[in-house]
Amino acid sequence: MPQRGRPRGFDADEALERALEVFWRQGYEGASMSDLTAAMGINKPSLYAAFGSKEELFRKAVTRYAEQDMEYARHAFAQPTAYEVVATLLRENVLAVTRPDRPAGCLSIQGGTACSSENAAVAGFLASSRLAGELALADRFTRAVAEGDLPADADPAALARFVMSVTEGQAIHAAAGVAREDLRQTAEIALAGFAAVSGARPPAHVDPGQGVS
Amino acid sequence: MPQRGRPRGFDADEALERALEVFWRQGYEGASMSDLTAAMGINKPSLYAAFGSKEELFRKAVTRYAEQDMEYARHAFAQPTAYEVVATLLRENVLAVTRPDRPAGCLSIQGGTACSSENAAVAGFLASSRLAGELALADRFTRAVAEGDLPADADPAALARFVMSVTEGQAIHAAAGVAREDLRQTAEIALAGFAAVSGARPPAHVDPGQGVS
DNA sequence: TGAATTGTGTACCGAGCGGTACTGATCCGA
DNA sequence: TCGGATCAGTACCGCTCGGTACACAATTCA
Repeated sequence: MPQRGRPRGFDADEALERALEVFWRQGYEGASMSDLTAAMGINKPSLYAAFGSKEELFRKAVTRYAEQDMEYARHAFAQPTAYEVVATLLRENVLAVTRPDRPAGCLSIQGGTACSSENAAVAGFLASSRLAGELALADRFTRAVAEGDLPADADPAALARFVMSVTEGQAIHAAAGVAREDLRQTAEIALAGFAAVSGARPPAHVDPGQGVS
Repeated sequence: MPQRGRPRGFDADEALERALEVFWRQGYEGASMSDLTAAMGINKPSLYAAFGSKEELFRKAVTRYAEQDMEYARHAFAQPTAYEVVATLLRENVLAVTRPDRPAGCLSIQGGTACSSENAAVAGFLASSRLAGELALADRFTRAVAEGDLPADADPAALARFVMSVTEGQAIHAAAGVAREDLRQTAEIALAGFAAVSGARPPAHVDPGQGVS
């Protein structure tokens, strides 16, 4: 389909990226349209024409975030054993929430855990997308049980909830300014705890992680 | 000091309690003055006379919250061993973030992890008060090391960071609607993991907790 | 070249924001 | 009973919010 009419004077993808960062830093309600248009380098009518509304822009930003900034989760799920899934998830999460070129923390939490009643849908949207990730992890653990990689009496949902709770706590810590090295320690503690409680076995040929406790 | 002038027509303590719940449910920026005055049952000038400003009201609400809703933390710190400190902290935290008569989650997170730049002080205030709690827990663990209750090579700060990360993750889960029973499972996993990693020993005479994993 | 189409920029909309001036009402002490 | 002090309620302040109307610029197709 050849384009008709005046061509767009900005890169929509790049503008969305700028909006993502504003939402990440300031949350949904804390990010005003002025903040957004200033960061995106466009005027309001262009924003509305390209993205629909503030809420639609936010949802598109979250979708983009899930695709590019949560990629590590898919990478983690693809590991061969439950131990390595969790190790990858926790360690990569530390990197993701403390990337020097990005806002601290995690958009799906910074975006807004609590909202005014008229924006309750936004908080609900974020909460359910987090829980969807947790369900995926539980499914991965179920598979690990079936493969004999986790004991038969392991509770996949409870283990997934534990791991996700840790990552969420880490994200909050990162947003509060806690350093990457400190979060790394926490991740190793959580990983060792996970292994001890779940019965997941680390791969034998791998260095068992720096000494923590 | 005998009162002079017209007496206040409302209970300031009860009004603060109502405000606390609004902030808890909607966050600092999501709670408008209209929301607050409506819930408190007073008019705006009364609110400003009694509490100063929206931000001062919020800080007073957080102080009240720390005193009455985080009381369980002081109770936990008073336990005789590191294991019991963590057990109490994690278990009571589950109850605190899922009390049926209160908003779900934790005010110090729901209040606002991200804010507009003009309200950045609010998010910073919440973050530093959370970290202060973590420091107190680390101090408690340091004492446990000195008492021989934790191994000499245990890292109090890292262990405290782990435990607080779990409680924060639990609070976020609760705010997302996860049930108390589910969070209880997670707390037991975290506790068992903590014990395994830190070398903290549960009291011998106590039932070692319901079977988890 | 001109009609149709689409994006840009300005200027504006009603509504709600946090915060306050001011008028009365209600208490105390004298 | 009256003066000083404090609180309650209305009505308003300037400002910003999310969102849009409209004139104009830039492009394609006929």
